[in-house]
Amino acid sequence: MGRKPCCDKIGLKRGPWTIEEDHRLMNFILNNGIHCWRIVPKLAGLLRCGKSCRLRWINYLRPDLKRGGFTDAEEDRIMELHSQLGNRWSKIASHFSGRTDNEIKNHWNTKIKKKMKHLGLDPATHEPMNNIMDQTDPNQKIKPTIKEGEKTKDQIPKDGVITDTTKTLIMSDNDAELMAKNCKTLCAEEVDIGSLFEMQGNEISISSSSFSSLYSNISGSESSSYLAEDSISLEQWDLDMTDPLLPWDLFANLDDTPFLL
DNA sequence: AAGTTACTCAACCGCTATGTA
DNA sequence: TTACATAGCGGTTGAGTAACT
Repeated sequence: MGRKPCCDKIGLKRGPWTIEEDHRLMNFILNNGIHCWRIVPKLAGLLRCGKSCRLRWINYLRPDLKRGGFTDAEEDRIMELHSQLGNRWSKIASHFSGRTDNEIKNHWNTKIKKKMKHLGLDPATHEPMNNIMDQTDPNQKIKPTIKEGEKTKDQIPKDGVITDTTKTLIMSDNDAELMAKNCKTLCAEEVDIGSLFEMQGNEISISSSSFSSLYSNISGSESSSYLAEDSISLEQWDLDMTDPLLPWDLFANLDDTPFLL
């Protein structure tokens, strides 16, 4: 009756993910899609449980993640949605493209809560507070925020291989957007992720022809709007690529994978 | 320079909802 | 209908790091 247990935890690795594990998981998912998280680590050659893989993918590896700091507009939207939905982070996250529930939850707990208290609002009720103790707390320290734009491109290694250091560096909003599109190409062939990027000054580009063919491979439809250009700038990605999340049905044509259940 | 404190966020835990045999 | 597996969600923790003393 029922199903097999999800996973026994004996011998499974825990803690921070290594770059190699990230590559293994990302390559596997982008090549095969996901039909059952339980067997993903087994087939991807990872000593992790499916739950851990799922979390890593959703919160970190998923190619459509936006990354970077939240804008004021995003913070305002979070506050608005929180006042309506409460701590239903996944519901709130569904209103944002490229943001995870975990990311929004963390941001809420570390930044927005304080911001609201400074404004004299109770984060729980969104009502004005009578006892605004935090507003005048002399011990409160506000950590300066480093903006994404202040990170320099020359910190990205010439060989293009994503290391632990560069992983965060390329994750400004625009860069992450580009990475999202780049990573889709992994569906067609197993390649080193870093080799996908072509750095030109402060612009990253990818061959549109390779993108188009690979995109159509994934989605089953032509992305003709990309065919006219030799390269696509970050700005073009922003304008042209409006699909918020990479839907799993993009992998529908890969359904004949050996682990289809 | 070294120790301490504060902060961030990735990852885990435990629970619930949903699906399946 | 029941029992159980699985996916997903929200709360919490703790390692790493930056800022401060």
